[in-house]
Amino acid sequence: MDPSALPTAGNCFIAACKAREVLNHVSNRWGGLVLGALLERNLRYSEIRDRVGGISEKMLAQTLDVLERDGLIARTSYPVVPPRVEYALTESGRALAERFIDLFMWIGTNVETFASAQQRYDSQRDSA
Amino acid sequence: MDPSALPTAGNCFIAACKAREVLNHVSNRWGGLVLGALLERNLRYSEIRDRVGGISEKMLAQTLDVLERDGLIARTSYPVVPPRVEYALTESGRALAERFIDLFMWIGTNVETFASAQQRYDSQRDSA
DNA sequence: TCCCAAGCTTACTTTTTTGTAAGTACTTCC
DNA sequence: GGAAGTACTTACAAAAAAGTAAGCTTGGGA
Repeated sequence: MDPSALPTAGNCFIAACKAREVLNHVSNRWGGLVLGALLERNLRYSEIRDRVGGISEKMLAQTLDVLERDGLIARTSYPVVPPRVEYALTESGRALAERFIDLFMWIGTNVETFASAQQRYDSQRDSA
Repeated sequence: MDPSALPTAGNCFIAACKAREVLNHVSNRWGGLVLGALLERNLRYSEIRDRVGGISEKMLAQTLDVLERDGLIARTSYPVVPPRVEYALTESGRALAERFIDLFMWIGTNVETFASAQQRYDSQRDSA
């Protein structure tokens, strides 16, 4: 329960460690969403692109590369034309995807709280 | 369990919605770490800065502003000199901080998996 | 008077991320 | 031959994020 109890390489609060590196691969604009999209089932590149709103082909390809390198997803290419590639979560990837979906659900369920908090903050700032 | 079952504003997979906005405030380089740092107890600015390795004063101040605006943290300023300011998680903030610490712990505990996956990926790429 | 403390802010620079658009490969079909 | 399909890649540009360093505030103490 306390990240600082982990060895140096595993402590996300320390900048120069592998855990921080991996954290930054998933806890960013696209990483978590791509992982989350794959939780339901294996998907093709275009299917991921369509599910993750706003992601460009460039960012999707880049994100998939990074996630594959970390061992979070597995890429299967079929020898057919047109090209057919499938992406699947690995065990590690599934564990992280579950956590991200839980995070998305929590944020999504409480979105009104955020909206009203922002309004309160903005109006208080305006009057100061 | 399925984010697409949420109303539009609450579905993180849709780009133009409040949930995505809030997600991007926490699931980024510094947001989750700052939230996670505050889970143990209320902290002053300098204490957060010291716990979150690698964060600059500029990025810490900026991140705290964003998190406060979203209603995830509360700032208490004391009328003393030198200035004394404390930051605390709100209820929402705590719910998110718990999820981030869980994520950090998972990543930290399995850091060897990532390291070896990366080696495998890199050596396979070199031989291709 | 000067220095110190903590919590920022500000101006400018650098780095990173993201966007845009075109291109590639290769088979199949018209 | 051209068009279509899919999964990227590439080159360049723009935007965003982050870094760096100096500065400000104000009371208290030497």
